Amino acid sequence: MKEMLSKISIQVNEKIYLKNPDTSVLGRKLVAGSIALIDELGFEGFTFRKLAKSIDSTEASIYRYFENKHKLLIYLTAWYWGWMEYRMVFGLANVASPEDRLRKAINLLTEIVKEDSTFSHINEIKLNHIILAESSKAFLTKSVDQENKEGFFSGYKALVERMSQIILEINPNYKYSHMLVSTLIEGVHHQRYFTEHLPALTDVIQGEDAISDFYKDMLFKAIKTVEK
Amino acid sequence: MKEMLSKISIQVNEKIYLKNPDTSVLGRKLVAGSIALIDELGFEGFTFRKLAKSIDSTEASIYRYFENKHKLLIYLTAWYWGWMEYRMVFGLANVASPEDRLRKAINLLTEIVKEDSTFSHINEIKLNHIILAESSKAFLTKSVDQENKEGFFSGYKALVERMSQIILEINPNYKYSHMLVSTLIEGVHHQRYFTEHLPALTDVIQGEDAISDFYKDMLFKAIKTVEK
DNA sequence: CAAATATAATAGTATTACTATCATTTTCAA
DNA sequence: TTGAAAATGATAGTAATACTATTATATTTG
Repeated sequence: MKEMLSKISIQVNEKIYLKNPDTSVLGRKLVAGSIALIDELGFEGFTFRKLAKSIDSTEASIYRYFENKHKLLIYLTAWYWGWMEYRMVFGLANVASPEDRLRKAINLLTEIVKEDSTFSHINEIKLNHIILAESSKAFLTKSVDQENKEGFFSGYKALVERMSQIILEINPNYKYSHMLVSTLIEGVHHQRYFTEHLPALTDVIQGEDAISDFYKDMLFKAIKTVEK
Repeated sequence: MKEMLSKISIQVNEKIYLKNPDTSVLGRKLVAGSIALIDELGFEGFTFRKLAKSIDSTEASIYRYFENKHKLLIYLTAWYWGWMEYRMVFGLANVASPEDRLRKAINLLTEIVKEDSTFSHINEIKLNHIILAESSKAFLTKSVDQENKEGFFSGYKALVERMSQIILEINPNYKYSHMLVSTLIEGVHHQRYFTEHLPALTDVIQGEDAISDFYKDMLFKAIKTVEK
Protein backbone atom coordinates (compact mmCIF):
# COMPACT_ATOMS: atom_id res chain seq x y z
CA MET A 1 0.00 0.00 0.00
CA LYS A 2 2.72 2.40 0.98
CA GLU A 3 4.55 1.42 -2.15
CA MET A 4 1.55 2.14 -4.30
CA LEU A 5 0.99 5.52 -2.73
CA SER A 6 4.64 6.45 -3.13
CA LYS A 7 4.13 6.20 -6.87
CA ILE A 8 1.54 8.92 -6.86
CA SER A 9 3.07 12.25 -7.62
CA ILE A 10 1.60 15.67 -8.20
CA GLN A 11 2.40 17.06 -11.62
CA VAL A 12 3.02 20.75 -12.10
CA ASN A 13 3.44 22.77 -15.30
CA GLU A 14 6.90 22.04 -16.70
CA LYS A 15 7.63 25.64 -17.57
CA ILE A 16 7.66 26.61 -13.91
CA TYR A 17 11.01 24.93 -13.26
CA LEU A 18 14.26 24.54 -15.18
CA LYS A 19 14.69 20.96 -13.97
CA ASN A 20 11.98 18.94 -12.28
CA PRO A 21 12.87 18.87 -8.57
CA ASP A 22 10.80 15.72 -8.20
CA THR A 23 13.30 13.69 -10.19
CA SER A 24 16.35 13.90 -7.94
CA VAL A 25 17.35 13.65 -4.31
CA LEU A 26 18.71 17.19 -4.33
CA GLY A 27 15.56 18.52 -5.97
CA ARG A 28 13.34 16.95 -3.34
CA LYS A 29 15.61 18.18 -0.53
CA LEU A 30 15.48 21.62 -2.12
CA VAL A 31 11.68 21.72 -2.14
CA ALA A 32 11.34 20.24 1.33
CA GLY A 33 13.96 22.67 2.64
CA SER A 34 12.33 25.66 1.00
CA ILE A 35 9.01 24.89 2.68
CA ALA A 36 10.64 24.75 6.10
CA LEU A 37 12.62 27.91 5.47
CA ILE A 38 9.85 30.03 3.93
CA ASP A 39 7.63 29.05 6.85
CA GLU A 40 10.36 30.13 9.25
CA LEU A 41 11.58 33.34 7.58
CA GLY A 42 8.66 34.44 5.44
CA PHE A 43 8.98 34.76 1.69
CA GLU A 44 10.73 38.14 1.86
CA GLY A 45 13.35 36.90 4.30
CA PHE A 46 13.94 33.72 2.34
CA THR A 47 16.91 33.58 -0.06
CA PHE A 48 18.52 30.90 -2.21
CA ARG A 49 21.77 31.43 -0.33
CA LYS A 50 20.09 30.59 2.99
CA LEU A 51 18.31 27.63 1.40
CA ALA A 52 21.59 26.29 -0.01
CA LYS A 53 23.16 26.50 3.41
CA SER A 54 20.20 24.83 5.12
CA ILE A 55 20.26 21.83 2.78
CA ASP A 56 24.04 21.76 2.59
CA SER A 57 24.21 22.55 -1.11
CA THR A 58 25.16 25.60 -3.18
CA GLU A 59 23.33 28.54 -4.70
CA ALA A 60 24.45 27.49 -8.17
CA SER A 61 22.84 24.09 -7.77
CA ILE A 62 19.53 25.59 -6.72
CA TYR A 63 19.55 27.92 -9.69
CA ARG A 64 19.72 24.84 -11.90
CA TYR A 65 16.20 23.94 -10.69
CA PHE A 66 14.51 27.33 -10.41
CA GLU A 67 15.15 30.60 -12.17
CA ASN A 68 14.44 32.55 -8.99
CA LYS A 69 12.57 32.35 -5.72
CA HIS A 70 9.38 33.68 -7.29
CA LYS A 71 9.24 30.66 -9.61
CA LEU A 72 9.81 28.41 -6.62
CA LEU A 73 6.82 29.99 -4.88
CA ILE A 74 4.73 29.43 -8.00
CA TYR A 75 5.88 25.82 -7.97
CA LEU A 76 4.82 25.36 -4.34
CA THR A 77 1.39 26.89 -4.93
CA ALA A 78 0.89 24.87 -8.12
CA TRP A 79 1.84 21.72 -6.23
CA TYR A 80 -0.60 22.64 -3.48
CA TRP A 81 -3.49 23.11 -5.90
CA GLY A 82 -2.60 19.84 -7.62
CA TRP A 83 -2.64 18.13 -4.26
CA MET A 84 -5.96 19.74 -3.36
CA GLU A 85 -7.42 18.58 -6.67
CA TYR A 86 -6.25 15.05 -5.86
CA ARG A 87 -7.89 15.23 -2.44
CA MET A 88 -11.11 16.48 -4.01
CA VAL A 89 -11.19 13.69 -6.57
CA PHE A 90 -10.95 11.13 -3.78
CA GLY A 91 -13.06 12.99 -1.26
CA LEU A 92 -15.97 13.76 -3.58
CA ALA A 93 -16.08 10.50 -5.52
CA ASN A 94 -19.35 8.65 -5.13
CA VAL A 95 -21.03 11.51 -3.29
CA ALA A 96 -24.28 11.81 -5.16
CA SER A 97 -25.83 15.06 -3.98
CA PRO A 98 -24.16 18.26 -5.16
CA GLU A 99 -24.94 19.83 -1.78
CA ASP A 100 -22.93 17.17 0.00
CA ARG A 101 -20.15 17.49 -2.53
CA LEU A 102 -20.01 21.23 -2.01
CA ARG A 103 -19.99 20.81 1.75
CA LYS A 104 -17.14 18.33 1.52
CA ALA A 105 -15.20 20.57 -0.85
CA ILE A 106 -15.56 23.50 1.54
CA ASN A 107 -14.36 21.30 4.36
CA LEU A 108 -11.27 20.31 2.41
CA LEU A 109 -10.51 23.94 1.65
CA THR A 110 -11.15 25.33 5.11
CA GLU A 111 -9.56 22.56 7.16
CA ILE A 112 -6.23 23.29 8.72
CA VAL A 113 -4.06 20.49 7.39
CA LYS A 114 -3.04 18.45 10.40
CA GLU A 115 -1.49 15.33 8.97
CA ASP A 116 1.52 14.99 6.82
CA SER A 117 1.00 12.41 4.11
CA THR A 118 3.49 9.64 3.73
CA PHE A 119 3.64 9.59 -0.03
CA SER A 120 5.75 12.63 -0.69
CA HIS A 121 8.76 14.54 0.58
CA ILE A 122 6.51 17.56 1.05
CA ASN A 123 5.29 18.50 4.51
CA GLU A 124 1.69 19.44 3.77
CA ILE A 125 1.13 20.98 7.20
CA LYS A 126 3.86 23.53 6.69
CA LEU A 127 2.95 24.00 3.04
CA ASN A 128 -0.64 24.76 4.05
CA HIS A 129 0.67 27.30 6.55
CA ILE A 130 2.78 28.94 3.85
CA ILE A 131 -0.16 29.04 1.45
CA LEU A 132 -2.18 31.13 3.92
CA ALA A 133 0.44 33.86 4.14
CA GLU A 134 2.33 33.69 0.87
CA SER A 135 0.25 32.20 -1.94
CA SER A 136 -1.31 35.46 -3.10
CA LYS A 137 2.20 36.83 -3.70
CA ALA A 138 2.52 34.26 -6.49
CA PHE A 139 0.04 36.18 -8.66
CA LEU A 140 0.19 39.71 -7.24
CA THR A 141 3.14 40.69 -9.42
CA LYS A 142 3.77 42.55 -12.64
CA SER A 143 4.59 39.26 -14.41
CA VAL A 144 1.12 37.78 -13.76
CA ASP A 145 -0.18 38.17 -17.32
CA GLN A 146 2.79 36.44 -18.91
CA GLU A 147 2.77 33.70 -16.28
CA ASN A 148 -0.94 33.19 -16.65
CA LYS A 149 -0.49 32.85 -20.41
CA GLU A 150 2.07 30.12 -19.77
CA GLY A 151 -0.42 28.23 -17.64
CA PHE A 152 1.24 28.61 -14.25
CA PHE A 153 -2.10 29.11 -12.51
CA SER A 154 -4.06 26.42 -14.32
CA GLY A 155 -4.30 24.21 -11.21
CA TYR A 156 -5.93 26.99 -9.25
CA LYS A 157 -8.25 27.79 -12.13
CA ALA A 158 -9.21 24.13 -12.56
CA LEU A 159 -10.22 23.90 -8.92
CA VAL A 160 -12.31 27.05 -9.15
CA GLU A 161 -13.97 25.67 -12.27
CA ARG A 162 -14.65 22.30 -10.64
CA MET A 163 -16.35 23.87 -7.63
CA SER A 164 -18.15 26.33 -9.83
CA GLN A 165 -19.74 23.39 -11.66
CA ILE A 166 -21.00 21.93 -8.39
CA ILE A 167 -22.59 25.28 -7.54
CA LEU A 168 -24.30 25.38 -10.93
CA GLU A 169 -25.65 21.89 -10.33
CA ILE A 170 -27.30 23.18 -7.19
CA ASN A 171 -28.54 26.38 -8.79
CA PRO A 172 -28.10 26.70 -12.56
CA ASN A 173 -29.22 30.32 -12.43
CA TYR A 174 -26.58 31.52 -10.02
CA LYS A 175 -24.57 34.19 -11.83
CA TYR A 176 -21.45 34.49 -9.73
CA SER A 177 -20.17 30.97 -9.20
CA HIS A 178 -16.51 31.68 -9.98
CA MET A 179 -16.48 34.81 -7.89
CA LEU A 180 -18.06 32.96 -5.03
CA VAL A 181 -15.46 30.18 -5.14
CA SER A 182 -12.43 32.45 -5.42
CA THR A 183 -13.87 34.65 -2.67
CA LEU A 184 -14.12 31.52 -0.55
CA ILE A 185 -10.60 30.31 -1.28
CA GLU A 186 -8.80 33.61 -0.80
CA GLY A 187 -11.09 34.42 2.10
CA VAL A 188 -10.20 31.24 3.94
CA HIS A 189 -6.51 32.07 3.60
CA HIS A 190 -7.04 35.56 4.94
CA GLN A 191 -9.32 34.55 7.78
CA ARG A 192 -6.94 31.83 8.96
CA TYR A 193 -4.12 34.38 8.84
CA PHE A 194 -6.21 36.99 10.66
CA THR A 195 -7.09 34.52 13.41
CA GLU A 196 -3.39 34.15 14.09
CA HIS A 197 -2.25 37.74 13.55
CA LEU A 198 -5.08 40.26 13.25
CA PRO A 199 -7.99 38.88 15.27
CA ALA A 200 -9.87 42.19 15.15
CA LEU A 201 -10.53 41.49 11.48
CA THR A 202 -12.23 38.16 12.09
CA ASP A 203 -14.46 36.36 14.57
CA VAL A 204 -12.90 33.73 16.77
CA ILE A 205 -15.49 31.57 18.53
CA GLN A 206 -14.32 29.26 21.30
CA GLY A 207 -14.77 25.60 20.49
CA GLU A 208 -16.03 26.22 16.99
CA ASP A 209 -14.41 26.31 13.62
CA ALA A 210 -15.95 29.68 12.86
CA ILE A 211 -14.20 30.01 9.52
CA SER A 212 -15.55 26.75 8.16
CA ASP A 213 -19.03 27.43 9.55
CA PHE A 214 -19.07 30.98 8.24
CA TYR A 215 -18.15 30.03 4.69
CA LYS A 216 -20.58 27.13 4.55
CA ASP A 217 -23.35 29.40 5.78
CA MET A 218 -22.34 32.13 3.36
CA LEU A 219 -22.10 29.92 0.29
CA PHE A 220 -25.34 28.04 0.77
CA LYS A 221 -27.26 31.21 1.48
CA ALA A 222 -25.76 32.88 -1.58
CA ILE A 223 -26.67 29.96 -3.82
CA LYS A 224 -29.94 28.74 -2.41
CA THR A 225 -31.87 31.65 -1.00
CA VAL A 226 -33.85 34.60 -2.17
CA GLU A 227 -33.45 37.65 -0.02
CA LYS A 228 -36.26 38.28 2.43
CA MET B 1 -14.11 76.24 -0.71
CA LYS B 2 -10.95 74.88 -2.24
CA GLU B 3 -9.03 76.54 0.53
CA MET B 4 -11.14 74.91 3.18
CA LEU B 5 -10.80 71.50 1.63
CA SER B 6 -7.07 71.89 1.29
CA LYS B 7 -6.92 72.09 5.06
CA ILE B 8 -8.35 68.64 5.47
CA SER B 9 -5.64 66.08 5.79
CA ILE B 10 -5.67 62.39 6.55
CA GLN B 11 -3.77 61.51 9.70
CA VAL B 12 -1.79 58.30 9.92
CA ASN B 13 -0.06 56.70 12.89
CA GLU B 14 3.11 58.64 13.62
CA LYS B 15 5.23 55.58 14.20
CA ILE B 16 4.88 54.56 10.56
CA TYR B 17 7.21 57.31 9.35
CA LEU B 18 10.41 58.91 10.62
CA LYS B 19 9.31 62.37 9.48
CA ASN B 20 5.77 63.20 8.42
CA PRO B 21 5.84 63.46 4.63
CA ASP B 22 2.75 65.65 4.78
CA THR B 23 4.71 68.53 6.32
CA SER B 24 7.12 69.35 3.50
CA VAL B 25 7.23 69.81 -0.24
CA LEU B 26 9.75 67.01 -0.61
CA GLY B 27 7.66 64.68 1.56
CA ARG B 28 4.56 65.25 -0.54
CA LYS B 29 6.51 64.82 -3.76
CA LEU B 30 7.95 61.62 -2.32
CA VAL B 31 4.52 60.17 -1.55
CA ALA B 32 3.00 61.29 -4.84
CA GLY B 33 6.00 59.93 -6.73
CA SER B 34 5.92 56.62 -4.92
CA ILE B 35 2.28 56.08 -5.89
CA ALA B 36 3.06 56.66 -9.55
CA LEU B 37 6.13 54.45 -9.44
CA ILE B 38 4.66 51.54 -7.48
CA ASP B 39 1.72 51.56 -9.87
CA GLU B 40 4.13 51.44 -12.79
CA LEU B 41 6.72 48.95 -11.52
CA GLY B 42 4.86 46.95 -8.89
CA PHE B 43 6.00 46.90 -5.27
CA GLU B 44 8.78 44.36 -5.92
CA GLY B 45 10.26 46.37 -8.77
CA PHE B 46 10.02 49.63 -6.85
CA THR B 47 13.14 50.91 -5.05
CA PHE B 48 14.05 54.06 -3.16
CA ARG B 49 16.84 54.66 -5.65
CA LYS B 50 14.38 54.73 -8.55
CA LEU B 51 12.00 56.90 -6.54
CA ALA B 52 14.77 59.36 -5.75
CA LYS B 53 15.62 59.62 -9.43
CA SER B 54 11.98 60.05 -10.45
CA ILE B 55 11.40 62.94 -8.07
CA ASP B 56 14.87 64.37 -8.62
CA SER B 57 16.04 63.86 -5.08
CA THR B 58 18.40 61.43 -3.32
CA GLU B 59 18.09 58.09 -1.58
CA ALA B 60 19.42 59.58 1.64
CA SER B 61 16.65 62.18 1.69
CA ILE B 62 13.95 59.55 1.26
CA TYR B 63 15.39 57.48 4.09
CA ARG B 64 14.83 60.46 6.36
CA TYR B 65 11.09 60.02 5.87
CA PHE B 66 10.72 56.24 5.79
CA GLU B 67 12.82 53.47 7.26
CA ASN B 68 12.26 51.29 4.19
CA LYS B 69 9.83 50.69 1.36
CA HIS B 70 7.71 48.36 3.47
CA LYS B 71 6.94 51.21 5.89
CA LEU B 72 6.08 53.42 2.93
CA LEU B 73 3.58 50.79 1.74
CA ILE B 74 2.08 50.68 5.23
CA TYR B 75 1.83 54.46 5.11
CA LEU B 76 -0.01 54.37 1.78
CA THR B 77 -2.47 51.74 2.96
CA ALA B 78 -3.04 53.56 6.26
CA TRP B 79 -3.67 56.76 4.34
CA TYR B 80 -6.09 54.93 2.07
CA TRP B 81 -8.11 53.55 4.99
CA GLY B 82 -8.12 56.96 6.62
CA TRP B 83 -9.43 58.44 3.41
CA MET B 84 -12.06 55.70 3.09
CA GLU B 85 -13.16 56.39 6.66
CA TYR B 86 -13.52 60.06 5.78
CA ARG B 87 -15.61 59.19 2.73
CA MET B 88 -17.79 56.92 4.83
CA VAL B 89 -18.38 59.59 7.47
CA PHE B 90 -19.62 61.96 4.77
CA GLY B 91 -21.36 59.36 2.65
CA LEU B 92 -23.30 57.68 5.46
CA ALA B 93 -24.20 60.76 7.48
CA ASN B 94 -27.95 61.28 7.78
CA VAL B 95 -28.78 57.94 6.21
CA ALA B 96 -31.28 56.56 8.65
CA SER B 97 -31.74 52.94 7.69
CA PRO B 98 -28.86 50.60 8.41
CA GLU B 99 -29.65 48.72 5.19
CA ASP B 100 -29.12 51.85 3.15
CA ARG B 101 -25.98 52.67 5.10
CA LEU B 102 -24.61 49.20 4.42
CA ARG B 103 -25.46 49.46 0.74
CA LYS B 104 -23.71 52.80 0.51
CA ALA B 105 -20.68 51.51 2.38
CA ILE B 106 -20.40 48.56 0.00
CA ASN B 107 -20.65 50.96 -2.92
CA LEU B 108 -17.82 53.06 -1.55
CA LEU B 109 -15.66 49.98 -1.10
CA THR B 110 -16.41 48.33 -4.41
CA GLU B 111 -16.36 51.41 -6.63
CA ILE B 112 -13.34 51.87 -8.82
CA VAL B 113 -12.11 55.31 -7.84
CA LYS B 114 -12.49 57.47 -10.91
CA GLU B 115 -11.94 60.98 -9.69
CA ASP B 116 -8.90 62.47 -8.15
CA SER B 117 -9.77 64.77 -5.29
CA THR B 118 -8.42 68.26 -5.28
CA PHE B 119 -7.57 68.48 -1.63
CA SER B 120 -4.43 66.44 -1.49
CA HIS B 121 -1.25 65.70 -3.37
CA ILE B 122 -2.31 62.06 -3.53
CA ASN B 123 -3.74 60.63 -6.72
CA GLU B 124 -6.55 58.49 -5.36
CA ILE B 125 -7.18 56.73 -8.66
CA LYS B 126 -3.67 55.35 -8.78
CA LEU B 127 -3.63 54.71 -5.05
CA ASN B 128 -6.82 52.68 -5.37
CA HIS B 129 -5.20 50.69 -8.16
CA ILE B 130 -2.16 50.02 -5.99
CA ILE B 131 -4.35 48.95 -3.08
CA LEU B 132 -5.92 46.19 -5.20
CA ALA B 133 -2.60 44.58 -6.02
CA GLU B 134 -0.31 45.53 -3.16
CA SER B 135 -2.19 46.27 0.05
CA SER B 136 -2.22 42.72 1.38
CA LYS B 137 1.59 42.71 1.24
CA ALA B 138 1.49 45.32 4.01
CA PHE B 139 0.34 42.71 6.53
CA LEU B 140 1.48 39.43 4.98
CA THR B 141 4.94 39.66 6.51
CA LYS B 142 6.81 38.26 9.48
CA SER B 143 6.72 41.67 11.18
CA VAL B 144 2.89 41.80 11.26
CA ASP B 145 2.54 41.09 15.00
CA GLN B 146 4.94 43.83 16.04
CA GLU B 147 3.42 46.28 13.57
CA ASN B 148 -0.09 45.43 14.67
CA LYS B 149 0.93 46.06 18.28
CA GLU B 150 2.18 49.49 17.26
CA GLY B 151 -1.20 50.27 15.73
CA PHE B 152 -0.20 50.42 12.07
CA PHE B 153 -3.41 48.68 10.98
CA SER B 154 -5.82 50.56 13.22
CA GLY B 155 -7.43 52.41 10.32
CA TYR B 156 -8.30 49.16 8.60
CA LYS B 157 -9.58 47.68 11.86
CA ALA B 158 -11.68 50.77 12.58
CA LEU B 159 -13.38 50.49 9.21
CA VAL B 160 -14.13 46.80 9.73
CA GLU B 161 -15.52 47.61 13.15
CA ARG B 162 -17.68 50.44 11.82
CA MET B 163 -19.23 48.26 9.14
CA SER B 164 -19.56 45.40 11.53
CA GLN B 165 -21.71 47.63 13.74
CA ILE B 166 -24.03 48.41 10.84
CA ILE B 167 -24.44 44.70 10.19
CA LEU B 168 -25.31 44.12 13.83
CA GLU B 169 -27.92 46.87 13.65
CA ILE B 170 -29.55 44.96 10.83
CA ASN B 171 -29.25 41.58 12.52
CA PRO B 172 -28.00 41.58 16.13
CA ASN B 173 -27.75 37.80 16.07
CA TYR B 174 -25.38 37.54 13.17
CA LYS B 175 -22.24 35.84 14.46
CA TYR B 176 -19.67 36.60 11.80
CA SER B 177 -19.87 40.32 11.16
CA HIS B 178 -16.12 41.01 11.18
CA MET B 179 -15.38 38.03 9.01
CA LEU B 180 -18.05 39.09 6.57
CA VAL B 181 -16.65 42.61 6.29
CA SER B 182 -13.01 41.60 5.90
CA THR B 183 -14.06 38.93 3.40
CA LEU B 184 -15.82 41.69 1.49
CA ILE B 185 -12.90 44.11 1.56
CA GLU B 186 -10.16 41.66 0.63
CA GLY B 187 -12.52 39.98 -1.80
CA VAL B 188 -13.21 43.20 -3.67
CA HIS B 189 -9.47 43.76 -4.08
CA HIS B 190 -8.96 40.27 -5.41
CA GLN B 191 -11.96 40.28 -7.72
CA ARG B 192 -10.98 43.63 -9.25
CA TYR B 193 -7.48 42.29 -9.75
CA PHE B 194 -8.80 39.02 -11.23
CA THR B 195 -11.01 40.90 -13.66
CA GLU B 196 -7.90 42.55 -15.03
CA HIS B 197 -5.45 39.64 -14.85
CA LEU B 198 -7.08 36.28 -14.10
CA PRO B 199 -10.64 36.44 -15.48
CA ALA B 200 -11.13 32.68 -15.11
CA LEU B 201 -11.28 33.23 -11.36
CA THR B 202 -14.14 35.71 -11.50
CA ASP B 203 -17.30 36.50 -13.46
CA VAL B 204 -17.26 39.42 -15.83
CA ILE B 205 -20.71 40.44 -16.96
CA GLN B 206 -21.03 42.92 -19.82
CA GLY B 207 -22.59 46.21 -18.82
CA GLU B 208 -22.85 45.29 -15.15
CA ASP B 209 -20.67 45.93 -12.17
CA ALA B 210 -20.73 42.25 -11.26
CA ILE B 211 -18.37 42.70 -8.32
CA SER B 212 -20.51 45.30 -6.63
CA ASP B 213 -23.71 43.38 -7.33
CA PHE B 214 -22.24 40.10 -6.17
CA TYR B 215 -21.04 41.44 -2.84
CA LYS B 216 -24.27 43.28 -2.13
CA ASP B 217 -26.23 40.13 -2.87
CA MET B 218 -23.86 38.02 -0.80
CA LEU B 219 -23.84 40.28 2.25
CA PHE B 220 -27.56 40.85 2.48
CA LYS B 221 -28.31 37.18 2.03
CA ALA B 222 -25.76 36.27 4.68
CA ILE B 223 -27.20 38.74 7.16
CA LYS B 224 -30.90 38.65 6.45
CA THR B 225 -31.88 35.20 5.30
CA VAL B 226 -32.41 31.77 6.68
CA GLU B 227 -31.36 29.00 4.36
CA LYS B 228 -34.19 27.32 2.46
C1' DC C 1 20.57 87.86 10.40
C1' DA C 2 22.14 83.92 12.92
C1' DA C 3 21.03 79.44 14.19
C1' DA C 4 18.67 75.52 13.31
C1' DT C 5 16.92 72.43 10.13
C1' DA C 6 16.39 70.21 5.72
C1' DT C 7 18.27 68.66 1.61
C1' DA C 8 21.87 67.38 -1.74
C1' DA C 9 26.06 65.27 -3.03
C1' DT C 10 29.01 61.78 -2.44
C1' DA C 11 30.91 57.66 -0.78
C1' DG C 12 30.88 53.40 1.25
C1' DT C 13 29.20 48.54 3.21
C1' DA C 14 26.71 44.21 3.43
C1' DT C 15 23.51 41.47 1.20
C1' DT C 16 20.87 39.85 -2.68
C1' DA C 17 20.30 37.97 -7.01
C1' DC C 18 22.18 36.26 -10.00
C1' DT C 19 26.04 34.09 -13.95
C1' DA C 20 30.25 31.69 -15.24
C1' DT C 21 33.86 28.34 -14.97
C1' DC C 22 35.89 24.28 -13.81
C1' DA C 23 36.64 20.22 -10.87
C1' DT C 24 34.54 16.23 -8.90
C1' DT C 25 31.09 12.86 -8.19
C1' DT C 26 27.25 10.09 -9.67
C1' DT C 27 24.56 7.75 -13.00
C1' DC C 28 23.56 4.87 -16.67
C1' DA C 29 24.22 2.50 -21.00
C1' DA C 30 27.07 -0.36 -23.94
C1' DT D 1 33.06 -2.52 -15.77
C1' DT D 2 34.08 1.19 -17.81
C1' DG D 3 33.65 5.39 -20.00
C1' DA D 4 30.71 9.16 -21.42
C1' DA D 5 27.22 12.10 -19.96
C1' DA D 6 24.92 14.42 -16.50
C1' DA D 7 24.61 16.40 -12.00
C1' DT D 8 26.62 18.65 -8.30
C1' DG D 9 30.06 21.31 -5.72
C1' DA D 10 33.48 24.85 -5.18
C1' DT D 11 34.76 29.12 -6.20
C1' DA D 12 34.66 33.58 -8.10
C1' DG D 13 32.69 37.47 -9.89
C1' DT D 14 29.05 41.28 -11.23
C1' DA D 15 25.26 44.45 -10.83
C1' DA D 16 21.71 45.93 -8.07
C1' DT D 17 19.54 46.56 -3.57
C1' DA D 18 19.15 48.29 0.91
C1' DC D 19 20.90 50.69 3.54
C1' DT D 20 24.48 54.29 6.70
C1' DA D 21 27.64 58.09 7.18
C1' DT D 22 29.71 62.51 6.26
C1' DT D 23 30.00 66.94 4.76
C1' DA D 24 28.47 70.81 2.03
C1' DT D 25 24.79 73.77 0.72
C1' DA D 26 20.23 75.58 0.84
C1' DT D 27 16.10 77.01 3.31
C1' DT D 28 13.34 78.21 7.12
C1' DT D 29 12.35 80.40 11.37
C1' DG D 30 12.78 82.93 15.61
